[in-house]
Amino acid sequence: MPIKTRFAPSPTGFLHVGGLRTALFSYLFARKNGGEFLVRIEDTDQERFVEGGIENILRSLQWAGIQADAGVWLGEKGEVIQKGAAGPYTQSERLGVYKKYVQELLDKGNAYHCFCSKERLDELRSIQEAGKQPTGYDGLCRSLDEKTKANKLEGGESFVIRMKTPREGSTIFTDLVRGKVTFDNSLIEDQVLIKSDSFPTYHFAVVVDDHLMGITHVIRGEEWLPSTPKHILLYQMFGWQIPEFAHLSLLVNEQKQKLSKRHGDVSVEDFKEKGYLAEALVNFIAFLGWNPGDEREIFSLKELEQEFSFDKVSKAAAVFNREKFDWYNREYIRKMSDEALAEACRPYLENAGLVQKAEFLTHAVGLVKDRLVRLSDAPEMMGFLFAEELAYESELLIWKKSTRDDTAKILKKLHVFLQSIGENDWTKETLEIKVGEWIRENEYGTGDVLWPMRVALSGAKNSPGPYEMAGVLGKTRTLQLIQTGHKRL
RNA sequence: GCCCCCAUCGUCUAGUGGUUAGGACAUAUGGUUCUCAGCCAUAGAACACCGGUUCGACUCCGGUUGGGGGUACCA
Repeated sequence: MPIKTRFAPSPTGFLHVGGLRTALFSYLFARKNGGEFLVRIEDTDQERFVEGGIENILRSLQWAGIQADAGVWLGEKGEVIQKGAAGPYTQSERLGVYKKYVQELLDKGNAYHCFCSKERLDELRSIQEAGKQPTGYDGLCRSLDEKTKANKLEGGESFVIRMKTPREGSTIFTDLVRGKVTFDNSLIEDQVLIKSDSFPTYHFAVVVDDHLMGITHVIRGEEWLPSTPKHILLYQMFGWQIPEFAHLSLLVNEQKQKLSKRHGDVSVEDFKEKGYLAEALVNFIAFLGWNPGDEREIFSLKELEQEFSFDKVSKAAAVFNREKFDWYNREYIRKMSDEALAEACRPYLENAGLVQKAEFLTHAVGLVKDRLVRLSDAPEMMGFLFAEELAYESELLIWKKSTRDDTAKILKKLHVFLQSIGENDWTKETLEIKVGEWIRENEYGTGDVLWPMRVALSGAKNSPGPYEMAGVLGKTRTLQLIQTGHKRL
């Protein structure tokens, strides 16, 4: 049987980096094994539905390069479309399917109507907790006689449908990342299958859909581990083949707490906006719980597709470490061509009101490429290259070992000397040679010349080298800035 | 409370009975001296604890502690 995996998010907000990792591992496992990967939307909770949530999730997946073979995805114009033989792939469009299958369970005696009120359930729980007993539904409505049931139904009483779980024995399965896991059946409660609004619960819909869609490997977050026995019981009631399960450890923050929206910066979209590259995010996130077994750390999505395997997936929760992520981002930024990086930075620069021609932008980006961590740092890092006038204190021009008078003199002489250099020689390399010679001939201190030159050109104490900046800035602009610097003294 | 999962440097991890416990990020120091970054070099930094099995445990077993998840008509 060909391998088939899926990613099944709920449209209750934005795609979380943890969710992206789950999607990625599902996708990688399918690709590695020549299988199929599909995306299904689990929107069975009408109350938690967020407008635009589906689009956002799909956009994030697309940005990360995770392509589905079937299911729900984004069309050319960003509209939500569905493709595949086992559709629809949105659970709210499959209500008839769940109705049919829950009837089968009802007929077989594996499920029953329950009329218990919220109040009774709450009370039951507090009694159980107070008595240090395991919590869970006590099965009161299991034994309802047909007549009472018919009366209640006729009277329009609100009800749910629950599965009838066995009271003895245990449910055991072998998880692909965790190994053998055992649950005592007596602790598995009679889970609600169909809610009173006639929508299925996650537990029911996921089993029906995974079976109908031919999912062979259920890959999901660790939070689902405790409910897996319920799902297995359901497969058994239907007489369906039980899929393989792989429960991925959670992603936690630096305080070892579950990553959450409250702590900020967890949605994929946030990271994208902050100027992180998709390749860097994918690479970083893949290594949170997976590694190739050797010392390589840079992997493209394609390479991951070739090497991914569950026996290299670790069981422990992983901290989403920003420093390491920054390092990955820097690595990927440096691998980009100046042209591509310039285009990637352009939106951030334009947003800051810094608009420039492509050619100049490419040169400018080349200047700061090695120091750029995020694309969003571009405006601050290169702003001085585009500014009309540089705002800095005149004291900044004076090197720590120099004086105001000497600096003024040197700047003036430098201006004169630079004028003598032809436009054709105005490159970083030639400037370095010529100015270097000039410094030695006149017996100036290197810092006495280069420091004020740097400040005059950048207006800042931290910046790229003066020769590089002069090369990018061009002769006219460079002379102008040095003159301005001189005047300030 | 009850159930389940997890446990190697600060962080991500390698390691599957015998290793000087390896790498990367981060940190510190030095070098590259006009600054910062970068780059190069060097350093410090870990097997949670207690029992057991064994000639020998980071590795296997049990317990303790700690952390996480679940315990909904949410997913």
